[in-house]
Amino acid sequence: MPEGHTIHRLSKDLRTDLVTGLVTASSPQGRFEHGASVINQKSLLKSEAFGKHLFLTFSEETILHIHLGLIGKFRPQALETEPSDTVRLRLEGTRAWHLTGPQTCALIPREELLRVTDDLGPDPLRRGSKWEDFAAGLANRKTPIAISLLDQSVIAGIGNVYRAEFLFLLGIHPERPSSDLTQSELKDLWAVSVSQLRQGVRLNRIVTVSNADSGATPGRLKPGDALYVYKREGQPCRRCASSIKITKLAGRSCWWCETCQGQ
DNA sequence: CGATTATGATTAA
DNA sequence: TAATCCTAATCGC
Repeated sequence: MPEGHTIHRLSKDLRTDLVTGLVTASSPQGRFEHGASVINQKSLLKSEAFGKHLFLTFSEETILHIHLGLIGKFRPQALETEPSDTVRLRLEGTRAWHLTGPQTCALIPREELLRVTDDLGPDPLRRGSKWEDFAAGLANRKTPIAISLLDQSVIAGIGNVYRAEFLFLLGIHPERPSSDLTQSELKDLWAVSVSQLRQGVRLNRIVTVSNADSGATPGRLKPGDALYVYKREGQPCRRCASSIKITKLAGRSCWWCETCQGQ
């Protein structure tokens, strides 16, 4: 689930549910017992997302830093739902939230938050982010563009689904050297990131296909029809019907169409 | 019921 | 590049 849109959506939803009063915190699993006791019955002052990082501020020196990693989940639950013993952290406001399998769940001071965010590239979902910073991060990089897009110091919040889909949408071959992209392509890549991630937050889901290509009646999108290439190897391209390819880049799979995205 | 896999990232080798 | 961390859904037997 977790690319940047998921975290920004979480940030909003947690704000709605938890900023209203004191937060009740516990660690049913026990691995975050101390941290939970520190924030228990405190007010949440701020909830913010930077790329795939979530920060819940209780005080200058008490900020909950959460990163879901590959398998982490942070899900809303009815107040009466009994947490399983894998729930690292349970937060309770107007609803309960159960955090499982996070890569990071720690209390940090503001100083550490700044260290984390300083290492991130521009986040398409944050105001003030500039496409020029994204372009600057790619200059002189011979690394394949598909690898650069997963580098959080180049652009923050893109994951394996979005990178494959964006390159398809713009007809860019995944292995094009980053610095070979034209200014116009970089601008488009940034623009697509902004619009797609915003839509991802709105839908709480990644949907990149346009109605014209979905083969579905408008508004009635079947679960398997939301993406162009991700995890569709061997299936026909929704635009040209060629067989979708899969390539391993730096250990991660990347799907693409060799007709729509050059050879 | 065990193996596999996953929208991530760091560390070791 | 490989191993590692963390959880849960899915798949094959």
